[in-house]
Amino acid sequence: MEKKAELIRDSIFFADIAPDDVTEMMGCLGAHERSYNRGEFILPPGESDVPVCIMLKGVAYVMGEDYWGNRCILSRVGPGELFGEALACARLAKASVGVMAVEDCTVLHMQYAKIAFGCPKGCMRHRAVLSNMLSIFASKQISLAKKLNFLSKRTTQEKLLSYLSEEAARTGSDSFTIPFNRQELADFLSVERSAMSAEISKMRAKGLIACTRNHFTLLKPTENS
Amino acid sequence: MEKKAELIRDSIFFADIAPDDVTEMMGCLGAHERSYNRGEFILPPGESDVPVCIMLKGVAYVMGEDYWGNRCILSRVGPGELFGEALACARLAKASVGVMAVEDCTVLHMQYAKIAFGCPKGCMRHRAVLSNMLSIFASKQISLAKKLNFLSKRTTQEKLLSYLSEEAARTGSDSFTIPFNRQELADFLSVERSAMSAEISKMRAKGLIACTRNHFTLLKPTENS
DNA sequence: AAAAGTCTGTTGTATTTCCAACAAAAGGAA
DNA sequence: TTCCTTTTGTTGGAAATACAACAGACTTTT
Repeated sequence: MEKKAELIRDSIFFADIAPDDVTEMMGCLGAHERSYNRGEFILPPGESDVPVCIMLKGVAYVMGEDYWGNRCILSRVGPGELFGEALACARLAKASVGVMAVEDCTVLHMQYAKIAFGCPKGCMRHRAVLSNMLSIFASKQISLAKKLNFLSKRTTQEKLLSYLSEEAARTGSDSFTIPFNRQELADFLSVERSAMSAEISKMRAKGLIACTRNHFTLLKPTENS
Repeated sequence: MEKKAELIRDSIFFADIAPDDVTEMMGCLGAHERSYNRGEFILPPGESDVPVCIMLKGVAYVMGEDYWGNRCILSRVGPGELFGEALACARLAKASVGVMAVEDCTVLHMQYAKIAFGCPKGCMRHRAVLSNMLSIFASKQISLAKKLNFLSKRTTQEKLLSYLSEEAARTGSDSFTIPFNRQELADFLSVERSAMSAEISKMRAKGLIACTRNHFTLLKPTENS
């Protein structure tokens, strides 16, 4: 499959590594492909010795399960994305988190130990992979912290403002287009869609923001209290 | 200062490294101490080339600042803890996050580049540090994901239940003591203390949980719908 | 152009949370 | 013990949110 090889080469995990070297490293990292049917656990909860994975085909959800058996979706994993790193690395006795295929999936497995400790010669490629893994961890941590910041706000309006503010900072402009429609934005901020819509209207009326569909503009409150 | 040396040696960042080796590595990692007065920024927002830091004395807050200048506390850093790794590693153009001393602080600075790419001989100590750093990232990511899971619940009761459930899983028992008093728990879950107290009473009345002060027991709903 | 479907905004009601104020309970110190 | 402080539980009114139902705007398809 040509697409899979491309996905692997282009994944952030193998950034700064020549395509030929990537192929060569597969054995060195204990890499192998596996397929999963829809609904099957790719990483069942509570397992030890979890592999580090790159999704090659399909979509999966990272799911948590609580004491009463209620499940919830923690995040979504799409093609090209790395997952399982944290579980593999932290080696928790019992992680109540699993990864379940929501479509038929193909996954590249790699052994964490071989990533972290492999290649005793300390070759440059291994060092690049480690460095890439650190970057991936860092950016995931930052986006989690940002989302936490939004969700820790009490009111819908505060959640919206902090999200929009962050988006403005990220794009470097007071005027920007967000990658969500209303329903998705509401899900992302863990609020009710219609209530959020109403809140957006209020903010517009107050002169805090301007918006049409997915395009928002932040307004400094100069003309208004 | 003997305490500082101990803190450094015992920090997770230097786990599995002999105390003498730690001392020897200081130069290799570009390490140096700096002191900060209360209220001063240890890591000002929006800087590039951020150092990786270990707090040696004092307490600091990781703070975010939004478009309108509203500040908020993202997390707390105490003695022995690592901070700045994510910022150093991700090299964001403009991170709207800074770290501010809330007491007089002493901080050990280290250069990220020397941690990630240093020591061309690929010595074991460097590899141990990298591995430790991955572990720290992983456990931070997992605890952030868990908190996100709590906060994404809509009602106070659901937030409580998911937190208590997680705590039961972590301790491996249905009966456990939490490390928060009511006010701290409320802050952690981003809800109002008195409302949460009332909610705990309701859950107790419904037979979902039993609790006295900080000690909680989860009850399977066998006797009750 | 008409029809069907999706997305967005509005509104009213029921529920929940927030807030403030107070009461009860649990330590700590004199 | 008594007094004082801290923590926790309770309550009622104000505010915010969830929920459902619907109308208008925009897209896509036929």
